[in-house]
Amino acid sequence: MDYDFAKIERKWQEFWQENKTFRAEDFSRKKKFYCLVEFPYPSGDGLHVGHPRSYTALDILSRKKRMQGFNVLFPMGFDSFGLPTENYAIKTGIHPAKITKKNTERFTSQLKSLGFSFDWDRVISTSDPGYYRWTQWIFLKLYEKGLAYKARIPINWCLSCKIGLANEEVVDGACERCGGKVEKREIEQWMLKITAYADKLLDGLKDLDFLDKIKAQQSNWIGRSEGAELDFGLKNSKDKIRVYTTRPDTLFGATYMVLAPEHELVRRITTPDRAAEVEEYRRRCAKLSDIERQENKEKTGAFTGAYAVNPVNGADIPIWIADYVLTSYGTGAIMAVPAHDERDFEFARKFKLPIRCINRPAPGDAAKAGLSVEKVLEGEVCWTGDGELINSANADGLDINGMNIAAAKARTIAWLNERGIGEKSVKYKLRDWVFSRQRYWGEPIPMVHCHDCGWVPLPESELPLLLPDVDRYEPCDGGQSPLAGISGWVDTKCPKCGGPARRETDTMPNWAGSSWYFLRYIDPDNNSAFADPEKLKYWMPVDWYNGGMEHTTLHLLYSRFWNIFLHDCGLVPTSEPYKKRTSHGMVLGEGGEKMSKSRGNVINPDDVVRQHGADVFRVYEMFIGPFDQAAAWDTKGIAGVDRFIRKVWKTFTETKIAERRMTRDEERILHATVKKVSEDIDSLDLNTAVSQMMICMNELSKSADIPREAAESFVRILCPFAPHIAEELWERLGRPAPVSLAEWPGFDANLAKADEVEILVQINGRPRVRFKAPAGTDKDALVKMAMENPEVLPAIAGRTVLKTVSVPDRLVNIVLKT
RNA sequence: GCGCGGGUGGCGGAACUGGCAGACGCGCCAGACUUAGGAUCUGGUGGAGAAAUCCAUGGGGGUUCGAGUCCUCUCCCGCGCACCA
Repeated sequence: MDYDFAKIERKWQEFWQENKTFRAEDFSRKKKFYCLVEFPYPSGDGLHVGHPRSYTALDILSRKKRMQGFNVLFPMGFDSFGLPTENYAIKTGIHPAKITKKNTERFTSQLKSLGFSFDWDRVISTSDPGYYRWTQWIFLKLYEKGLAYKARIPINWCLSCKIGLANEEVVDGACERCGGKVEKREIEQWMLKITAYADKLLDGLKDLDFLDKIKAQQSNWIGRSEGAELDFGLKNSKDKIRVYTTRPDTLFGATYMVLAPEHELVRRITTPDRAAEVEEYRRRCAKLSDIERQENKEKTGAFTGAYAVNPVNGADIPIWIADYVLTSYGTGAIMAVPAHDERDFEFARKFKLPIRCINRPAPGDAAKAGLSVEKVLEGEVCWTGDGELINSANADGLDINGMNIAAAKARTIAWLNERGIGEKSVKYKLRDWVFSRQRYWGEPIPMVHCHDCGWVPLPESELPLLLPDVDRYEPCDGGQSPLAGISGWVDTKCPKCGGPARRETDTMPNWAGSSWYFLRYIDPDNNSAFADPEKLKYWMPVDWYNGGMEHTTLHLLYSRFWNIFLHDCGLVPTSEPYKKRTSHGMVLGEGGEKMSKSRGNVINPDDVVRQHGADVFRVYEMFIGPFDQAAAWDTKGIAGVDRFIRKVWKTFTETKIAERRMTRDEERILHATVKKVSEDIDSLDLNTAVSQMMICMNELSKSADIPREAAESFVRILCPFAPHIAEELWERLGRPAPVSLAEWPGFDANLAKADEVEILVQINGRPRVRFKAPAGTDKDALVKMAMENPEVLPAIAGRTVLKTVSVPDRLVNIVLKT
């Protein structure tokens, strides 16, 4: 009988929908399992073949958990605010909401055609007022707790998108989205104080089951460093300059100081004779874009003519300005220790500044780095490793000579503390989150500016603050959002005093909606809270979250921030939202290049489904390679999976299902397969799970009939991968539908093992002979069998056996004296 | 430069705590059946050799009875961060 996949797939998709097979039940007695995939942005291009890779993998996991008796929440939604839709609206004049609706419908039907076991009753869309009402509500909470503020700050301004970008959205000095030029502009922006959560975001990582590289990326991004802040007095002045250093132990080696060119004290301290050059240098730096500043790593700088006094030894040290010191980090000023810092060393060499070694490496350590201790002592090379402090004592009670870095640090900080010159200080690379976008298609920020009262939050009762209808979506030239042009919307009354006021016209970035969506799935229709606390308590945290590596620094950090914040407010039950996080590899075009319209190598999932069916598509995407690694699409490779699925169909529809017991061989292969597939799903090693099912199928298809037990087990483990064909075969086996909720087969590890194994005999590590032995034969017995083997006897005759090594079920190695 | 991953047949990739390298699939070769189809079935397929054997997991050293797997040095590729004091 022909395998009419189109008909079968439609039939079962309708069945699942009508019977709500995959509905997640709130407060079920079963153990819960919350399985989450990143929801897509409903772009006009439709589903990419990359989406189903992640969705299929976690669908398989969800389906297996369900069959194992878990109450599974596996939801889907749409991250529907965003720039591409808005740009399309600008081009065509069609309202973004209409475009979004159309795209969402297309995505929905594509997703349904792939047979994912989503609970379709929980679909959410971030641009839906019923949803963004709560995004706005959370913003008001953040404002209430002092974590949202407006500030005039230099931001990254994309000239082509006419939009402010978060630091995270600037890649290589260019706009992440359009690749356009980015420049600095000072604009009033709403900011979220994510830096207040830097430590919690860092500490929270410890106990999470995230891939190591994900943890590493998050913690690098937060960039915590411990050091000290301290004051350097100015020579001939009462002014002080505060520096930040991670190496207070090197204070005796500080031979000059550097301020960022933009540092506020520069003008004040520069001596008249140096003013022209300093001004010139400052001007040059201001002109450079971030990219240019990054490209040119050769050190530049200018001397201000002023001197600071090193607090530990009273030495006068010259003050320079240089663009290798950044205003945005630390205090914008550093003490330079050229002997023990690569950058300072390079700068000192170029400008002939003194290099004073105060840390002697152990000879071994120096040799390992290819350096000699003498050169370090003479200041001819830079030493950043640990060693023994030298030349580091003063008459004022500080003596760190002979100490290592850690001890010297602690002692120096204590000394600074005693004198009120400085103290321990912790810094982060993480910056506050720029939360304003000068755009239309985003959540309006629910704030009103009153002439008398300043910024006033909208009362909760006025949420959602709806986006008004407009005809044009272009940002205004002054950098203002299109909303600024609608006076009927902008002009309002102050919620506090009733006086005339203006609404905020910026909208939120598209990271806003995705920062809490996992909470809304739990209670998507709630009108009185973002989610019911009891339901949150039942479902949270997310047990397994999979998404792209590209979201590791942004989305993952932002959403953890919001969840930790909501937890601090007592609104969600767990501090961390995601227990486990994995990432999938990208699906590349044929030949390993990225899929793109311009390369013409885009594979449309609809075509694959039409040609091969959803089941083949799903299994192929799992078989393509290790889940976490990039994989290139291979049209020929689908043929192998297509053959496998057809073989399954043929075997089960044409071979007699026998009411007999399994043979020992059948029993062994079946238990081995159930074991391997069960374990592989739990670790998402889905390529090897598929391969095992192929092996099993090849075996089963050899016999004249298939015992019922084998057939039923096989169909059940196939179900998560190829659910449509599994349902159909299950029905044909006379079992009640759906197999999707049938019990997952168990296995007996002992039955999965062969009864008889082949033992390899090695002589001096060289393979010699093989013999059969019952599985589990003990070491000594194996050695005895090997030594008595007729082919081994002559090889060892008359020679001294030094040692025998015996590994049960594997091999015996006889080591002879040579 | 720093931090994570990786280098295994013609290709995608297997290989549990060290134990017969190359599972499974693609491709290729031969045969069967058909012969219009990316059809199906059977057998073969790392390299060299007639064979016994020998050589093979980026390269060099090492540990071990035994190394793709552990240690060490080194080369290449991908990703992330990058003048963060």
